[in-house]
Amino acid sequence: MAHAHNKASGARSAAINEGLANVLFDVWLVSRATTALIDTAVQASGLDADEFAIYSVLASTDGITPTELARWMAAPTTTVSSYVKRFERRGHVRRTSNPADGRSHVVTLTAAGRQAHAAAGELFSPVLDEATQLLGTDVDETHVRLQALHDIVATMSTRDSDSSQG
Amino acid sequence: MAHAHNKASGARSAAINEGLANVLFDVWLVSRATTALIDTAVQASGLDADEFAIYSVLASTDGITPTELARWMAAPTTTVSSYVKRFERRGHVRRTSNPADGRSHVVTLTAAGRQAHAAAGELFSPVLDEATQLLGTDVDETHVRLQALHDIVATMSTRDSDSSQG
DNA sequence: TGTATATAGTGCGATATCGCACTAGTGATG
DNA sequence: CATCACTAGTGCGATATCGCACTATATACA
Repeated sequence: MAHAHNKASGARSAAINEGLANVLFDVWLVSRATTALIDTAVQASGLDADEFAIYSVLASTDGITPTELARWMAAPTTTVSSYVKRFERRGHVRRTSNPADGRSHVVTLTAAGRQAHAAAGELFSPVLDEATQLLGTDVDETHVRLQALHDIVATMSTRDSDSSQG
Repeated sequence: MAHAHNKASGARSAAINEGLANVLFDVWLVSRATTALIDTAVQASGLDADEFAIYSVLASTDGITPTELARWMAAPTTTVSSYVKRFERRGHVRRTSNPADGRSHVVTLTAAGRQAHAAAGELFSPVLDEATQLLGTDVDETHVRLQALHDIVATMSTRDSDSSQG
């Protein structure tokens, strides 16, 4: 991602919203704004928003295969493959062989990787705090709605790609 | 985006969620899953999820400048610039001069562009319907939460980029 | 009205994303 | 234990994204 550009329309022009008022479009808009915000926030750490998210996943798993990661973040395996290669080049990630499957391997954050993640986390924290504070009592509700929506979308995706062949 | 890959983990592995339970991370996950889903859904129309979203914005505005569009979708102007160029190459978009500002111009969907958007819309519709149906009575609440979150994030972004120089 | 500063948009180059085709290893079936 | 369909992962090439530097126009202000 790494755009971290300037300005966003705080006051949404109502006229444009006509015909655009649906949850999936909402997700798109929110996500773009959020990514931009976090890109800017964590920029100094050398990570962008997507990378920070991925490092977070890695940090909370100790050990995940590229395919699992790809499913998790709904990305093509080739994309994950190049992410891992990049992170490895930075010395932030290590591959260890997967005892359970010889074709596969397990990806883990190195100490440097955890440190980079922590640094980005320091920058991310106040942003999350402010957003949380602005949401006020709605935080939990928002979280629940997002989780529910994710489950729905994930289920739909899974069904679509499973058994394409009848 | 245009990934439209395979499979997503329908059942979220609870263990991984530790430390990842925050609204902004939620947004990232939902958005990735949604984009993947819509990429696949509208693929046959020749548009990807992002393009469909942008065409939707264009369709509901008749006439927007690149900068306005960039603010709307929280993208760098260079990115919007290449989007517009691409759409123009496809014959889906037309530029007309902006009477209000000589540096600028107004971007509009052509008839072919509206048609492409409609075609993608046909493919998108059932997906939105199903998601809506699965959300049930929560749709409105979800929509409201997403809008609220968007306003918050947009406000934060705007403040950050306004008056960087004191 | 002349000069300074800010904004709209683009060309270009570096890097990222991801589809296709491929290799290597797995697991089921006879 | 041979065969065969299937899955994990990667190299490569086409295209997309976006920062930097630049041009053209607009606005502020003396």
